[in-house]
Parts: sequence; C-alpha cells; structure tokens
Amino acid sequence: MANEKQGDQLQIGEVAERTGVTQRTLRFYEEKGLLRPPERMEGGFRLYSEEDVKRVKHIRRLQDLLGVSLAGIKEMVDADEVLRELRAQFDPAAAIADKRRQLNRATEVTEAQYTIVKQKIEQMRQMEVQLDERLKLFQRWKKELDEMERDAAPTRSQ
Amino acid sequence: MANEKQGDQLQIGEVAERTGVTQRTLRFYEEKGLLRPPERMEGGFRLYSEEDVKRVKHIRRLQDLLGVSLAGIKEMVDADEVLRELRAQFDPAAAIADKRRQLNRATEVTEAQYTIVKQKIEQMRQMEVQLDERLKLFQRWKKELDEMERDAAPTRSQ
DNA sequence: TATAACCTTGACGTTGGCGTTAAGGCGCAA
DNA sequence: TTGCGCCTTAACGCCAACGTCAAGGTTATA
Repeated sequence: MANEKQGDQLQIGEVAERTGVTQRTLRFYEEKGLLRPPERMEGGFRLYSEEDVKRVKHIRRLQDLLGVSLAGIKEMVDADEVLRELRAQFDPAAAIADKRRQLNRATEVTEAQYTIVKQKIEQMRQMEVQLDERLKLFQRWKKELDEMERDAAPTRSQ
Repeated sequence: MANEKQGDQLQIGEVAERTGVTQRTLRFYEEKGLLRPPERMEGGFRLYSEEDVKRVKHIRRLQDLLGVSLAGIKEMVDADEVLRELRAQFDPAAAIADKRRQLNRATEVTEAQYTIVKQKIEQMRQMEVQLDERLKLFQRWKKELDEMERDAAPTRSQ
C-alpha cells in the first residue's frame, strides 16, 4: 500500500468526475471485477491511475455501444407500427395534405433510427479495426519467436 | 371479442413455442406496450396473429443484437487485461515455449471477440439496409403525392 | 487541533426483465 | 358432466446495475 498519494494518482472523486460515472459505480465495477482493485492510501482511500480512468471510459463506451433496454427496443418497434398503420390506411382518395404530414412524420422517425444505427456501425467498425490490428501484432510476434528459435538452436536441433 | 378461434389465430402457448419465449414474456411484452393487446376468446384466452409472431421475433432479434450485459463487457475488458500483462512481461530472454502458448491464448481470445463484433456489424448492416429501403419508399410515395396534386389541380391553382 | 471536505463500508431501495408458484377459469373430448 | 390440459390474473422472487442514505474514519487546511 502507498503511504503517500503520488502526483499521478487520483482519488475516487476525481476519477468519478473525469469519467462521468458515480463513485458508487466505480466501487461496483471493482466489486464485479471490471476494475482491478486499486491501491490504497494508509487510511484506506482508493488511489487510481490514468490507466484506470481509461478502463472506465472504455467500459462506458462498450456499454453505450452495446447496451439497449427494452424501452429502446420499444421505440424502434413503435416506429414500425406507425409505418404499418400508415401503409394500411394508404387510401389514394383521402386528404393529400394529411398523408403528406404522416409521411413526413414517418420519415423523421425512420431517419432518427437510421442515424443511430449508422453511428453504432461506425463505432463497431472501429472496434473491428482495433481487434484486427491486435491480431496482426500477434502474428508478427509469433514470427519473431519463430526466428529467435531458428537463430538460437540450428545446430542443437541436428 | 372473437367468439371462436379462427384458423389463423394462435393461443399464447403456440406463440410461445414458435417464438422461443415463455408465455410470461409474451404477457410482459404486452404489459410494457411492446406487443399490442391481442384479441381474446369469450373466456378471455388471448388470440394472436401471425403478425404478432413476427413482432415477437423482431423484438428478440433486436434484443440479441443490441443487448449486452456487464458480464459480457467484462469478458472483453478481461481480454484486454490479458494482453496488457502479456505485453508487460514480454521479456525476450524468457522461455520461448511459454511465450508461444500465451500468445496463442491471446490470439484465441481476440479472435473470439473479432468474430462477435463482425457478426454484430453484419446484423446492423442488414438493419441499415432495411431502413434505407424504407426511406426510399417514403420518397417514392412523396413523389406520387406531388404528382397526384399536380394532376388533380393544375387549372384550379391558376 | 478543529473542522470541512472527502472518503470508507454496509445496507436497504429501485427499475428492468423476466421466472415461478398459487388459485382458479376455459375448452374440449369421453 | 367430468376430467384434463391450457389458460387467466395476482403476487412474490431473483439478478443486474446501480442510487441512496447512514455512521463513521481520513486528509487537508486554517
């Protein structure tokens, strides 16, 4: 345990402020193993690193990217319903101005969904790129290991 | 209310079986407004349509696509941690066989994540296509409305 | 050294998303 | 008309992901 708080270490309140989550959430993540238990001051105060801050932000990005409640799904399904009703009552003899208004409304709703989906796809693609780079890095490391082995033991293996 | 169950109508048990959710879940979705209240038989039994079945399947697809718990996020973050440890102890002088095993393990984990992300992106892209087609449909309808107006009132407007 | 600001660990509350009895009605075949 | 399976609502239970006190310890600053 650290006796003194070092310059680059943060207390839970600062981490909370900088990540936008509550202190409760930080302790909760620690409890659930999402954050490794941080160091402590003598008195027991948690001391976080910049790495921890990054991790929290990462977790929140993932949550934002992947987490959708039934309430969110309801919005999407409701939009579908609006569309279905519109289609059902699409009577060419009805008031054109009304139709146009409904159509505009349906367009708005659909565009909102479209925007959200596009954003999520973009974020997902960034993750994909990161993972791909990581895999390539591993491949390079493997090659390095192969070469080390070949250089180190060419005579012994004969 | 329907007196008799018609040929194309389904009771809750059948819907549950065909959608893979429980009866409780179907009632729950209705309660939360995700499913419109279905018709009833005289005795009060729910009568669902094929449309309802589609809706339930749609809801589940969305849930599967978008829903990820902290437990799932923990898996991803844990994989990051494995990588960080690996990187930290990458000591060229250490046992090569060990390194290779760790590297293979890290590769496995990363590939698993990569696969999941790719699947989700693909599903998202399908949604994107659907929404895009919908928007184009709306555009066509708007044009039709424009033309109807032009055809119907060219003289009156002068 | 006192006091405000910050922190600690409980422990109970809340909302979402259902699972699980419980107690009883409905539908249909024999 | 009785039996059996399917259905109804009501109500309690459970886990996740926190929010919200409560009671008290720590640190920094005057």
